[in-house]
Amino acid sequence: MLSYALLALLSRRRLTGYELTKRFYGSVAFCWHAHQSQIYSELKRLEKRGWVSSKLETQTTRPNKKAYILTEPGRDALVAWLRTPPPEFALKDEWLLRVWTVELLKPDEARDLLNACGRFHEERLKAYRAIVGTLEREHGSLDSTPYETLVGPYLCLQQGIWHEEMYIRWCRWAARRLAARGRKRSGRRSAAAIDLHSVVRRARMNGKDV
Amino acid sequence: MLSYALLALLSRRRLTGYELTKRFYGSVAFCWHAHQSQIYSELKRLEKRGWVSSKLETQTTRPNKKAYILTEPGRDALVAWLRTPPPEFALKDEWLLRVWTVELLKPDEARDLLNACGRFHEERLKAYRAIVGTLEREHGSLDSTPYETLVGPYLCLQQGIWHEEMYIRWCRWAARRLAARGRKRSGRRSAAAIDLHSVVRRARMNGKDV
DNA sequence: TTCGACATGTAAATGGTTACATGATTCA
DNA sequence: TGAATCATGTAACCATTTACATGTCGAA
Repeated sequence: MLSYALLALLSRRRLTGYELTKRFYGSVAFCWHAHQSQIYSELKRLEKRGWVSSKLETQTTRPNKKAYILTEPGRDALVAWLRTPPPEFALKDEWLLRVWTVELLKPDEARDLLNACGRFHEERLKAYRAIVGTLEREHGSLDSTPYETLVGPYLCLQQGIWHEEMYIRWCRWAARRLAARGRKRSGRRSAAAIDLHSVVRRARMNGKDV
Repeated sequence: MLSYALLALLSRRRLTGYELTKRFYGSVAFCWHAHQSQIYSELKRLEKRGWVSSKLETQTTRPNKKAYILTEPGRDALVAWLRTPPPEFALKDEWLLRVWTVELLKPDEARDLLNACGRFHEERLKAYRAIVGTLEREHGSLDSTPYETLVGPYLCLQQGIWHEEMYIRWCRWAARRLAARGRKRSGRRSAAAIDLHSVVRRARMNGKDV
């Protein structure tokens, strides 16, 4: 999958592994995360497959570098991939996974978890907004003048912003809900552990296509 | 990571691998995805570490089964994990990654991509809502009476719903934006490829902490 | 009699993470 | 003088995916 993220970056311009890595973290990484070491090895694989080609540039004052460009087969592969919708959706969110079991924490620990989660997403929101801000200052409002080469990143940026805004709202809402539960809890305990799966199964049988 | 999702499920009740797998897909999988085969091998690893223990139940009319329970060290490990915030956030969204390069598609293909994405998230929204609906029908409004053992899943479910609602809105918005761009495009082309990374770097230098 | 649910796995391959290695240059 | 930037990688390990394997029972 990472390969397509790299092809996407290379579809814009010729890049060395180093430049590509930097760009990656400032843009596509918001859609698809990867580590630096993986980028280099992935580039080699792509070159073997003939999807990119490289040219070594010897430098005297700096370490030598390899500039990669997208080949025609590479571009074809990228477009073919774009045309096939993802086979499934593998959501993985460590914050959410923790919240799923939040009942095992003491009330104040639970609150800390949600606050930390909120702060994390506020940081991300700030990052997204800073990028959009700089883009708009330099190219005018992207809202009114959609630049050819920036539509994709711009749309994704907007998704990121909406996502973070929603996430922050959710963290606050969840923290309030937990606090309310903390206040009510004394004395009352639900009779038995509720069987979430049986609920899901019944929902499915009700024709709700769970 | 999957290990903690399994521990979380086992913290609620004793389960066989088969039951656990089914439950997994109806609940925690919305926070952390995994395949069936991984669940079985992960269970074995957990047992080796002493975080779960199993008891074989021989059956005559059905295949034998192994029931797993959470051990004390297992519960400790789970709670310890809950208390440590995730080290980083590795977002991976194949739909978004495609949209990032949407400019390589023809306008109608781009529209199809966003529509497919929207439909996908509508399906997920339906699934979330069906679960919440059944839960509320059986246990009363979760909004007003927060059940001890269901807080976590309920909060996550709500996040899922907000997420899908936001995503659907975004798909529609993005499709409209692309359509507008399609209409304007004739004749005008942005002068040069815009260097997203340099924008990010400048944003960072402006003290925006990108 | 065929299909789906029950019930458990293995094996190979790929993808991804963590940690390490090197060494010059530029700027504060 | 020390930290950050430039520039490339390797190796070992762990997590995850894909594909396959096996066999019974009950319901339509």
